[in-house]
Amino acid sequence: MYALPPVYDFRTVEEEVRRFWAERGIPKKFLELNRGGPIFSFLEGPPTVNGYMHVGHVRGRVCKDVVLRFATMQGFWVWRRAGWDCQGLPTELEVERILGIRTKKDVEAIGMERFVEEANRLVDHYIQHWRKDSETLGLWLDYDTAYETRNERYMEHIWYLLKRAYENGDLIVSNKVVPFCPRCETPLSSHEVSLGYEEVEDYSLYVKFPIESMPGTYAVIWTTTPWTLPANEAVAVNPEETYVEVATGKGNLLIAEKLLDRVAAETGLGQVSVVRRLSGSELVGLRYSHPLAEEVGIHADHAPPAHTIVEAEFVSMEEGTGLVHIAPGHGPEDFELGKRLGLPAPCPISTTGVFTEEAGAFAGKNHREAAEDVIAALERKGLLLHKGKVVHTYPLCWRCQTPLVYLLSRQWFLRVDRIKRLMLEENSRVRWIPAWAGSARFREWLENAEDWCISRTKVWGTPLNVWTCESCGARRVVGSKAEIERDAIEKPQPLRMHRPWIDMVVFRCDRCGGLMRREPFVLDTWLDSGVAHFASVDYLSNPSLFERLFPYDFITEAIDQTRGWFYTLLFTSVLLFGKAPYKTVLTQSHVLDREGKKMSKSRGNVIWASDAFRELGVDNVRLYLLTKAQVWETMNFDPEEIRVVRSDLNVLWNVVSFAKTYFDLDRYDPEREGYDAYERFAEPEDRWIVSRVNSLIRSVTSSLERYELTDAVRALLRFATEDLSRKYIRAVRRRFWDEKRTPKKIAAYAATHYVLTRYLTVLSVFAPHIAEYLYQRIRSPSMPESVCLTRWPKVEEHRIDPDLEDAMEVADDVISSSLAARQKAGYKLRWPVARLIISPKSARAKDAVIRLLDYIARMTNSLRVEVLDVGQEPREAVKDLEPVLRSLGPAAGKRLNEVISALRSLRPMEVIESLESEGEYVLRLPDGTLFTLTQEHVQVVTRLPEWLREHEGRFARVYVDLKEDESVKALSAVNEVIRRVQVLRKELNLEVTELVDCRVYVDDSGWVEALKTLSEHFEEETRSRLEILGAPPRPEENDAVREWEVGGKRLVVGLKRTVGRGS
RNA sequence: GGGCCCGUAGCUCAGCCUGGCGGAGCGCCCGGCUGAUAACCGGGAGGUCGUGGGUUCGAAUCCCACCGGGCCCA
Repeated sequence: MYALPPVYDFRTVEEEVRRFWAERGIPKKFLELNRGGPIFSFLEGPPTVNGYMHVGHVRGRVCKDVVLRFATMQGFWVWRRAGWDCQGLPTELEVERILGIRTKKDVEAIGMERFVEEANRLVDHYIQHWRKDSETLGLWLDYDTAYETRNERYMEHIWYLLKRAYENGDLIVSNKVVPFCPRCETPLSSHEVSLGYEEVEDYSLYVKFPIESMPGTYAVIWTTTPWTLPANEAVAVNPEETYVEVATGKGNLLIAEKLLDRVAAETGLGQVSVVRRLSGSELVGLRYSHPLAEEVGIHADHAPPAHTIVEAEFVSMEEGTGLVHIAPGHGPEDFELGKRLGLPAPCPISTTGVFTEEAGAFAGKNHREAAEDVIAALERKGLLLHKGKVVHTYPLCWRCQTPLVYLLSRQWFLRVDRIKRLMLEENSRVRWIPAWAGSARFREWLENAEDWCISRTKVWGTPLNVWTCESCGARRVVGSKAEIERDAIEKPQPLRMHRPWIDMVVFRCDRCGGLMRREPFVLDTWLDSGVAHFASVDYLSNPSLFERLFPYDFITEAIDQTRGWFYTLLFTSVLLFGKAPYKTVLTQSHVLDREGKKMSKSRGNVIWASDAFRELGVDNVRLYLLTKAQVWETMNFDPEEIRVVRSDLNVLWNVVSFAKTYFDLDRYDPEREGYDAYERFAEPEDRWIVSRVNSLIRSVTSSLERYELTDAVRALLRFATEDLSRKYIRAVRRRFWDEKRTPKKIAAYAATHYVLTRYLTVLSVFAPHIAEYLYQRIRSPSMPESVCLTRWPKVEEHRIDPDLEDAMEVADDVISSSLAARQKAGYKLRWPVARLIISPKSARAKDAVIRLLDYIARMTNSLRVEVLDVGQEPREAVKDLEPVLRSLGPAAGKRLNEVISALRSLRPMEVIESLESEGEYVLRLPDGTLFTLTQEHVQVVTRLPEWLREHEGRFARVYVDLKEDESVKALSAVNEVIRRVQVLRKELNLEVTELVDCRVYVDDSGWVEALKTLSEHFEEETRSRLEILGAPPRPEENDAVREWEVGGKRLVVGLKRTVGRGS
């Protein structure tokens, strides 16, 4: 038979449960549940498989698991195909590390074939780890049919999408300023750029731009990148700010007022005098002569708005002069501004960082070296106001430390303007949790969305499916691999869709007969995962499956996917189907380390999932991640705090262990002795816990339906510790101990079994391992073989009794108060009190107390319970008066002491009654004078006799009567002996049911009498035959003998096993 | 600079939507229990509800401004 180990050890539990699941094939059966029933469709956000799973990932995967288990148990056929995001920069970088590649040329040398092969191998490796960790976690997705973004069939869906987009005019080629490493000759993604910021020293240049209409006046700009000046096309000001024209020895200068002092100090202008103040908008439109007009010929052709002052709200007063040099070919912001204003956007620097012919006098030189020439030219013309140095952060190539250069280049985009409105509309129909993630955050992102740049200059990715004719520029967007097989005039054998093979495919141009070659880009990986809604189910072959799943009921990822997956899914879905691809989105926030710092490999503070599972326990980690904070709030992961949930689970463990022990002892049969059959024997606490568990199921169900996972788990754990363990088990313990198989005892078993089966079912959604383990211990043959295969429990409304639940709350309050009153008097719980007096504070409280009178008596160890009327005091309470010196003192003056003693000599009730009816009472003092006492001079207090202790609770005031009559004394004495016998039994490791002989010696005749009178009670409690001795029992005649000093009495107890009795 | 989130006991968090006695767990202190025992139970101390203003009979809660932390965007 199963026996429960004494403490909850997650290692053995989880190992055993995993083995059980594997042997019985439970996960497979679970995935098959409800096939053919109503569908709940989930779309897995594919983890990027370029590293291992850490606890941050675990949080998201636990959310997925909880929702999917819940849906399954509710009877849905759940669609939950796993998926893996296989391509992308991080993988490419790791391949480069493995192969020792540093530049683009190295890739060519080693061969792209080799490169891609290595990438595939890496992806295989990580997928294997992710699957293993996910399974250990208990996240049962359909891994066998998992979608992978590197699969050709998957990539064909992207091609299909882009072909459609191209036909509709949504796929366009356009220019964009991107960061380049001139040494590696490659553009860098924003992610790569953020890797490489460093503090560097650069020139700090102040340059004068002569204003044409105001000879002798100059706009002053500040720059640290002189190599961008040849491409200058405008100077921007902030229209809201104030500018000044100041007269200096170097001409009249235009500078922002707020920055004047700083600029004057840095450039050594000395004294300056303000000629006039102008608003930024007044400057707009002024033409200037390009400071390098003579050196850079192209500027001769540039007409306004080129070479004028323009306005831009991004001009800040934080640094520089408040006038910003604009080079549309070298800055993303500049380019956007230029596009809006219609500025030319020359980019006279090549991808190797060398000035081109367009740069005129500077052509042929590296842009950094040519900077000196630029400075020299400005100096010669008197346009350099100041040349200094500055240390600032600037992006370097993370590979080779070369400073980056921003260059205009040709990229492919998906247009957003046509679908933006529909995306916003569709978004408003999506249910976001929490709501602000969608209504505020995501909406804001959508409103500001710009065309999506999807082209990347990389190797390991989905290739862009656009072929361009070398001769006439005609384009062909290919929709499938089959199209290549059919139409290409050159293609490798076998044909593979990845680079480099795809680059070998050539078409003949329909229009001119020329050769069409592929645009050499791969695609942004966000497009890979962003088509999962239809690519993951192979829409192209199986549209009917797609129709059944789409739009998906549920997705969940971290909040950073607002601009990532949440966006790209919506984008492609609206583009293709005009509809949001998901109905409900649960957003999570990030998991940080104990101190609230981001987990990162370089900091060394990452907690890997597999380590956490092994060292902290899967269920513990799951519950911890769910309970500590709402999932959409960031949480700090502190392994120390795990013990809180572990201790909660241990309490549950003890409950089941306790129940299991007695179920086995009595061969309890839940099939025949269920709660239905025994409800009529149930005590109030049984009905209460049954009501409570139904209320719990109702609230957990509702929380889960609202995706408030944290609330659900908190309520669940609270029930186990508060309701089930602290209240219920404590209340029924004595019934469980009953030797006889009474209906009342079986009713308690039935209630416990009823509660546990339901509770464990609900728990299995959150902590499947321990739930399964405990479920197996109390499972009866007609129950499903695994807790994971059970149905979500139905709330049995007729068993919810809100009045009883309320009444129990009152009873608990009374019990606590009585314990507190005992404590004040140092009166132990094992000593019964003669009388418990309850003065309820309300009629409801009174009803409650009366309803649960017997329960209260049992739990407080009271021989009798008296319930008073609302607000009534016990008859032993005596009213008295206390002088209030603060008011009485000033009124009585010197006579104070006499007034007080006069007051004391009176019957308090007489004075109180007079004060109540007359509002005053006249005192006659010894010297014959009178003193008029009013209500504010005295305070009415209640005095209790010594033996009556009170405590005020929320619902009632409670008094315990500590007068020890004979029966109380006797019971107290016997209970003291019983307790010590139990200690001895335990030391002898006796079975709970084993009978013993018990020899007791005590040198107090009162105790001896008590033992004789209560011998039956004693024998029942201790499972023994009592023998009272006139002398201490001798060790040689007993299995154990112990001596105590109890309340001044000498007590010696001996125990002897009874051979052949008990078992 | 803009958007969003957070700020409540030493720590971790409820309460806020819908205004009405400021809460829980952990930790700490004191005590109890001993047939769930590597458990369990009771009591206690501990608060400028980030700050300031407003609305209101009444504000942790609603409104405004500010401060601090975080995420995203620029």
